[in-house]
Amino acid sequence: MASCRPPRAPTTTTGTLSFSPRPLKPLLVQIPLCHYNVDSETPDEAESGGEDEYEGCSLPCTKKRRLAANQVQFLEKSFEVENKLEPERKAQLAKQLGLQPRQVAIWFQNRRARCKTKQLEKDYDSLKAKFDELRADYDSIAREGDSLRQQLASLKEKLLEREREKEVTVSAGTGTEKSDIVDSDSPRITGDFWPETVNSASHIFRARKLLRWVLVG
DNA sequence: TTGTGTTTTACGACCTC
DNA sequence: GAGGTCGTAAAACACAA
Repeated sequence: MASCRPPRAPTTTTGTLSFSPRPLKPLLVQIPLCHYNVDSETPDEAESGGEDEYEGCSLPCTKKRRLAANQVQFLEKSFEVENKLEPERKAQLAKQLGLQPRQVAIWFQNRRARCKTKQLEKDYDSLKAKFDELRADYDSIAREGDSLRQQLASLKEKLLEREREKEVTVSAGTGTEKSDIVDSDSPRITGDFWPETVNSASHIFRARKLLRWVLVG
């Protein structure tokens, strides 16, 4: 099939012109890991044709080779058992799979990273769901607060009207003081009874009490 | 076929124990 | 110092146009 192409651009494996944001240490000319596989008959090679793919390649080959499905499956099972890799286990896996121990280590590193990303996505979804739920509750309470505020304003108006009427009647008759007229059980309406910015449960409770008092008498 | 987005492999830099 | 994470390059792959 394809012969080994030269690298598209200076890469981290070949050198100092890397686009890495951090300055790189002087690099050695490294033999990429794909060459480690060439001499060993891994399942990967058995499926893809092995060395044939690299015929005619005289440059250090930077071509990456995906692990075979059965290799990945084996590594996945091993990862499920334990996602960290002790040296003995690394060596054993490498031997069983016909890979370099470093390839196994890198596979585990990348697998942990993928696992972490997945977990973060899950956590995000769950937090977002909770947030949406709380916001819906908040909106509902805010709406109820608005409605109660409106009711309160109109009741306040009615109450004051009623008091004015009584005051007129009483002062025309017995001359009783205004303060004697108000029921001692009546909720006290003060200036900050229902501040515009507050939607607390206690205010809702007080509004309901006032409502009851006005309706029941 | 080709352009484009995603996944996988591999590495360097840095951190922690 | 060994082995971890993090960020990234680049190959491999998937897929629509």
